[in-house]
Amino acid sequence: MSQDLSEQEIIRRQKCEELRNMGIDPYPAALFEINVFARDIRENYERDKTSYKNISIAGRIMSVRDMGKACFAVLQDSTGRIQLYIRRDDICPDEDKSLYDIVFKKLMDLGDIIGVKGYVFTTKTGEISIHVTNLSLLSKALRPLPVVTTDSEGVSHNDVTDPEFIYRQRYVNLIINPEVRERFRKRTQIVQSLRETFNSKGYLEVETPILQPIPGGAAARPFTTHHNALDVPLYLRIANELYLKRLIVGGYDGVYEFAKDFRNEGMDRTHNPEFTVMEIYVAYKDYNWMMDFTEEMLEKVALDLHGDTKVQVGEKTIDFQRPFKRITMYDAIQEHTGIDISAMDENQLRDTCAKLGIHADKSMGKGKLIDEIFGEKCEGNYIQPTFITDYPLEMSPLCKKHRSKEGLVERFELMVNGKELCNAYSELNDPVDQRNRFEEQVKLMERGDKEAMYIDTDFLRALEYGMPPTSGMGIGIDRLAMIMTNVPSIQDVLFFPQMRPEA
RNA sequence: GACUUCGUAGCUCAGCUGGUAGAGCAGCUGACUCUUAAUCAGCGGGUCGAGUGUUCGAGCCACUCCGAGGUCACCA
Repeated sequence: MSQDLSEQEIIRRQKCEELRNMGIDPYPAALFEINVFARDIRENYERDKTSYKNISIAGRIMSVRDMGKACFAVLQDSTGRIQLYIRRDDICPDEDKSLYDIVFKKLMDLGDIIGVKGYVFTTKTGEISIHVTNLSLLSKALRPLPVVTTDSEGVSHNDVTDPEFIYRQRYVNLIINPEVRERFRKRTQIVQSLRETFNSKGYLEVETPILQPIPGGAAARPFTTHHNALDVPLYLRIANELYLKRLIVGGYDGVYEFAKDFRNEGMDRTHNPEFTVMEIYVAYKDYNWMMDFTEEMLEKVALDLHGDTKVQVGEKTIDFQRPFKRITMYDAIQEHTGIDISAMDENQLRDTCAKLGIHADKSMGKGKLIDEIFGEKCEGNYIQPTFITDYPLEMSPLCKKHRSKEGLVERFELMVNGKELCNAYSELNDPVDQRNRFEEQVKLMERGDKEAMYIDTDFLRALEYGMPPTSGMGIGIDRLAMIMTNVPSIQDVLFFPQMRPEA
């Protein structure tokens, strides 16, 4: 239980005790009535001064400039920062000056949460401020906050830059970096924008199991767990695709889910073990329709967030204005390698990989080899939103065969900034074909492919009752948020990215 | 998993060819009733990520471990 406390932490604990001795609860239970926010004052005071004569506001003390018998302090609430002017004779009009001299000046610290009442005015130097007439402590901070200051040139000093600090103690990062609070607000706006698109078309937001007996719908290594009462193994879902399609069988025209998925694989700048995917399935549609829908959806996200279809991502400007470029996978490969692979068999593909210097091992089938070529030679080139269409059948076991092109399926992926953002199919609804495809997966698994899919017989049973022609699409919400907020790491769009436990 | 960089006060950082740690901000004491990186005077604060070794002597050199970032590989 023993804790090594720093000098500053010990002092703050002592201050807490002194407050209690004075009859002041450092953590009072009663609510504090708020009637205004910092942003409201800053934006509206100048043109409506009469409305700010009797305000009540609460927040965290971020800095104090002590002038003796008066102080300037900066208060931060959820909307921003506002300066306080605290004069001793105003908060202590009587003989007893202890509220100012002792409680405020001695016992309060940066980071404490306080409530103040007063009126708004503009200082001689032109800063909109709150002249405080009443001040109370709402919560005492026992740890010192990193003090980030910004000088007259707008350069910030002592900013916390250690990524470990930022990710492990996100709460501190959020307190001292308003732009980070804003980034996560944008992430929520993205989700809201998508929801608006789906709801406006009448599609139904649903929830499907996270604990699944068969981890289906994608090729990935799952987390495993165990249910004690049932005494069965369960898996954390790697996708929700097969459950959403069951709901289409059940008669809904459109269903979607924002799903946390889990994959027990490596971590890097674009992969976290748990991540968010939105999947949507719409009956009586095909993948061509879904491309149009995806364009509409993403253009709206960009407009809702930035008021513009153009989004700055690192050095690049990405334009989400409809329509996006569309190119088949074979054409993409021809464009970037000069090689036409459309008629090649597995051996010819293997030779082509060797010629291009692409690693190809024996477990790879024809589809996997084509995917390797695309991934190595093409993918990174598609910065502007581009639909890559018509994938090889072997690597798309849940996707319908192409209506006219032999050996291909009706699938597209949307590439943005050189990476996959969306993945969509004309969904396979032929139960016999689906059973065959699952059996192909079993063969791949026997050949050594660790990510081959499991057979889900209940899903096949559902298809046997009949699923309308359906198109489905999945989009990585974390990656979308990375693009839309212009950050390079998935950790920057997750409040609490996965970390090794602290020692 | 491989390679690589990093870990020093609450925060940001310095610390020479190895000689037992320093600054700014924050903190503490004091001055100042319109300041804004407020200012001025003074004072305290460290298991140098952990451990082992080399050395008369290690923040610094070597090795092991822990944590983080980056690159690559693997994977969607």
